Amino acid sequence: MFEKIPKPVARRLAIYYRVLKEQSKNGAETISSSSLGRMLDLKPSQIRKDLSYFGGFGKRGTGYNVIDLMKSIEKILGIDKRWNVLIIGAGKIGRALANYPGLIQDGFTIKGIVDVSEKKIGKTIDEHLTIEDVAEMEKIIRERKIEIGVLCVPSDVAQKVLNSVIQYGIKGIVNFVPKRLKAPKDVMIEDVQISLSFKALSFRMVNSER
Amino acid sequence: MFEKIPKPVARRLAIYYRVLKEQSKNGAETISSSSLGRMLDLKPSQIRKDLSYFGGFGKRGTGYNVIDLMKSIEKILGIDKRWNVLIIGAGKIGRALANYPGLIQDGFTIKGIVDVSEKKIGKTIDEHLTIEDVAEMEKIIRERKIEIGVLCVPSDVAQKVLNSVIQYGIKGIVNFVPKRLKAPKDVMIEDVQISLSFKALSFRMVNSER
DNA sequence: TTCTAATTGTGAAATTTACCACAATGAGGT
DNA sequence: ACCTCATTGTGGTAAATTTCACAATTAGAA
Repeated sequence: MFEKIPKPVARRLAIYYRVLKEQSKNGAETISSSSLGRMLDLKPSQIRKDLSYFGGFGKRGTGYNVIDLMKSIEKILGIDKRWNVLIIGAGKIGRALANYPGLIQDGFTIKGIVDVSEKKIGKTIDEHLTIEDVAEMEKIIRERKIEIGVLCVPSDVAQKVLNSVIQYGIKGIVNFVPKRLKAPKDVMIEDVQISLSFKALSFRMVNSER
Repeated sequence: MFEKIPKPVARRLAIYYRVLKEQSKNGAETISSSSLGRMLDLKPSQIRKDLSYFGGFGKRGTGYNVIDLMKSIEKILGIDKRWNVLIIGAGKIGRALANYPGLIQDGFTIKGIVDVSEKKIGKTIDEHLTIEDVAEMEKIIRERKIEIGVLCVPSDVAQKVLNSVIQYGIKGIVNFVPKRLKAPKDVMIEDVQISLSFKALSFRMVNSER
């Protein structure tokens, strides 16, 4: 359907989406690639090229209609529908994500959170989600039609847990475990490794003369 | 000192570091670029090139000494010393980071956490850190020699808070706020935007045939 | 000592990504 | 209807990054 999309493009589209949402709240009707570029420290030409992979959304002389472009990016990113998400592991990160507004507002519905710990099972997070038993995971995934799993378990069991959820039919993983996991290629894994950002920062601070 | 380093290299070094640490715990003495590559799904040549920017750490025919390479990467990344960190904002993310083992183990000492909310100030997180008043922030930063700030405040105040902490002398920021922040170029900002990863995953799931 | 097998370090090629420059287009004014 | 100004969409080029390919080196065996 489309020509090949450079990998960094999807991530930037999500950034554009954020700004467009904000701008539409502020009542802006149109936005130009140069004003977007100024807000995001990106070259206008990059923004135009990114968008042009998916079609011509702009109008010459005027720029882009904020609402229309927002809707178009929603479609491209696949967040025009809602995704059912299960959080696996109710440690600090798992619990923090359990009702993270940024996710809920943008197309992701947290349908549950599971853990192994007897102590945690049954506890309620923010009067809204109750931690369930990992043993119920297959049932939860199948009945609630979970499509995305958020992996927040200890490193040493991560691959095992991943293998299970794949068997139960999950097709996408956001992986917070600091480990490279193996999965069939029809299962998409997106790694989030917070501690890498700290180390990258440290590197830049130490080597800032470069 | 060094030739120009491609931007993705620092992040990969942090990944290599993680594996080396694990391998050294398992008692491995040496490791080759190809075995590292297999573990991380990277081409061995990439690993060798990445390392070669900083010197020749390996021995032909044998590979790399695990401990030595680990120590070398620690130096390169600047985590051979400890960094003093202040968490700004005691919302979900801030509290989750407050004693995140991944950070504490790898060179970052959380020296405090501050918030504006009367309700939160004074509360203790994991019997270990007490949430302090943002009003005390200047004093905290100067007295505890804070070098890195972790920004976990609401979007609308982020730039203002950032401006303050920069005045108080902070030189590095890990920014969890979904917004591009402006700072003088001697202040390093590393963005962590969890919701982008979810959207990138959604994109890949929707466009997986590509 | 000499041979063999393993593995690095690195210039050069290939690939990927970003950027530029400009023709094409649309809106608004005269 | 025509001119002017702003801005897009895009082919081509430049820059950045990855990958290849191979000489150089080391360890160990014969």
